[in-house]
Amino acid sequence: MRTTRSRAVSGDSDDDDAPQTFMFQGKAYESYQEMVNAKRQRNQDVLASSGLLGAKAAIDDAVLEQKAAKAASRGLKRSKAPREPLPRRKSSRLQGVAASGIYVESELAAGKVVVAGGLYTPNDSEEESKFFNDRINDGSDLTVSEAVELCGSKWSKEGTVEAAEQFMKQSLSDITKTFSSTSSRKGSPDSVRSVPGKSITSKTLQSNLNALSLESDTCVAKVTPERIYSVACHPNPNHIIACAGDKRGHVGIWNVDQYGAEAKQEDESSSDGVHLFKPFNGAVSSMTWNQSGTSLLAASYDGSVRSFDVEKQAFKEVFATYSDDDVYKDKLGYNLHGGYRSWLQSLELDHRFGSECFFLSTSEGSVMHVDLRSKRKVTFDQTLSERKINSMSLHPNGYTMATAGLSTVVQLWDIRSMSDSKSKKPKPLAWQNVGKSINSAFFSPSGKRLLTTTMMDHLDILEDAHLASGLIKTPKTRIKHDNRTGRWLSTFMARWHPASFSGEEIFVSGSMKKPRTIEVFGGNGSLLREIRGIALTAVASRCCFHPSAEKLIVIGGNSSGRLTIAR
DNA sequence: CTGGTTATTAAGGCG
DNA sequence: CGCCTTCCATAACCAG
Repeated sequence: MRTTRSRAVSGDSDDDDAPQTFMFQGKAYESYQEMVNAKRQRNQDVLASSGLLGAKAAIDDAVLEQKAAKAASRGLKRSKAPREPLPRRKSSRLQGVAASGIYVESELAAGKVVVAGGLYTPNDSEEESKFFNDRINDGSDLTVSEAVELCGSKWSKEGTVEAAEQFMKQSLSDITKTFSSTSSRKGSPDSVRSVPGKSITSKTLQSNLNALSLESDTCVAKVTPERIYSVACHPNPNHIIACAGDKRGHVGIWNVDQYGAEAKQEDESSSDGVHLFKPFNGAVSSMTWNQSGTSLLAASYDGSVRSFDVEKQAFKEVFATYSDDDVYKDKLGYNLHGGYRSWLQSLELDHRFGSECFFLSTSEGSVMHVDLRSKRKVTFDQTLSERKINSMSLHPNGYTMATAGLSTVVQLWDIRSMSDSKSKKPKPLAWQNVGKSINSAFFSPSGKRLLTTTMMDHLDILEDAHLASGLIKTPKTRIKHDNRTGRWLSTFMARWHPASFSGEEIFVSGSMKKPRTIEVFGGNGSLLREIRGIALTAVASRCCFHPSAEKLIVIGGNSSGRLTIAR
C-alpha cells in the first residue's frame, strides 16, 4: 500500500544541506516559493498595467448577464431516505468512504485496481470481489430487474423495477418491432452508412438546423447518476429513445416522448420516462444500437462488452477480457486481459456484418476484432500503438481503418493485413502527426472525409485519407476549436450524422462556448448552427444525431448525467 | 528517456 | 452564495 506523498509542498524539503537561492530578474530568493511569488506578482502587474483585466472583467460581466440557469430537475431523482437500506458490509471502501489522499490503493493479485471511493458496488452479496476484474457478475446474463437493482436504492423508489420492466418489455419491444418490420430487408447485413436522409435535402438542411430548439425544460433530463461517457439513439425514426452510459457503469435509457399506456403507468412511479440500469462496474466507454434497433451494444472500462437484446430482455456479456487463468479457458476473451492498466476504450461496429462483429480498442494501444457469428472468435488482436487508442473507424470500403489516440498520430491501416492475430505486426498505410493527443477520428458516411478532434484545439477534416500513403500533411480544412475540456468533463469527439442530405454531410460537436452551445458543422468545415437555449446549462461533451428521424434531432450528454435533446 | 509529480478544467452538491 | 469534491485526462514539467 502506498500513501500519497506530501513531499515538497514548498520545494524545500530534503535538500536543507545545500543552501540554495533562486534567481528571478536579477534578484535572489531564499526559497523557490518566494521566487514563484515574485514571478506571479510581476505577471499580475504586467496584466494590470495592460488594461486587459478591465477588458476581461467587462467580457465576464457580459457573459454573466445571461444568468446561468439551474440544472433541470427532470429525470432521475436521488431518494433521500432509502426505503430499504441495503445491508452494508464492513469494508469502508464499500460504504463509499474515501480513504483520503490515497489514490491507487493497491494492485491486487488478480490484477485489480482499487480506486479509493471509486469502485464501490451497491450489490450486497458477500462475493462481489470474486468476479473477474470486479465486474458486475461472472459474465452470465443480467435480467432487466437485476440490472435495475444493481443501481442501488439511492436511485430507485416504489415501482422503479416494474416501470423499467414494463418499458423494456412492452414499449421498447413495440418500438423495435414496428421499426424493424417496416425497415428494409431482413437478413442482409445492415450498413449504418446506407441510411439515406429521406426528407431532408441540401436545400432544407439549413432550415432544419435553424429549427432546432433548446428552449423548453422538457428537453433535458438526468439519465445517469454520473458523468456521461457515451450516448446513443435508437434508430426508430418515430421515437426518441436516448441512451447514455456513465462513469460508474450505469446505462440510462430515456423514452423522451412517453406514450400510451406507459405514460399513464409512469405518472406515479417513474421519472419522466427515464430508466436506469447498471450492467457494468466501470465507465461505459462506447454505446451503439445496431441498425435494426434490436440490440444495444456497450463496452466498458471493466473490460466487458454487453448487448441488451430487446427480444431476450437481458444484458448479455458477448465478450470480455479475461486473464490466462484456466478457470476462464472457455471464455471468448481468455488470456486477453492486459493487466490493471488495461481497459476497453472504444467499440465500433464492423458495418460489414451488422452487429455481429465489432472492433474494440484498448488503453494499451491494441485493436481487436470480435466475430459473434456462428463460431464466436476474436479474429485478431493487434497492438497498433504504444499508447491508448481513443477511437477507430472503418471506411465504407470495408478495409481501411483509422485509429487515433494518445500516440498523437492518426494512422490508417488495411485490416486485410490483420486477418488473424498471427499475421506480423502491421504497418500503417498513412499517418498524420498531430502533435498532441487525438480524441477521435471518424470517417464520414461517404468515406470521403476523415474528421479528427484533437488536443491541438482543432477539428481537422482530411480529404480522401483512405487513398493517402505515407505522411499526410496539414489538412486543407482546419477548424480552430477549444477542446480543453479539462479533467472533469468527457473529451469532445465530433461525430458525423450517419446519413448525408443530397450529398451534404454534417457533424456535431460539444463546445466550451458560453453561453453553453452545441455546434453543427458542414463537411466543408463551415459552422452551420450554434444550438443554445435555456435548457443547455452545462457543456455537452458527447453528442450524436438521431440516425433516422424525419427531422434533425441532436442529443448531447453532460458531466452530471443529463441528456439534452435539441429538436 | 522514464517516472513521477502537479496544474488545469466545470459543475453539482452541500453547508 | 461560496466552498468542496470530483480523481482511469492530458500536458508540462523536473529529477535522475
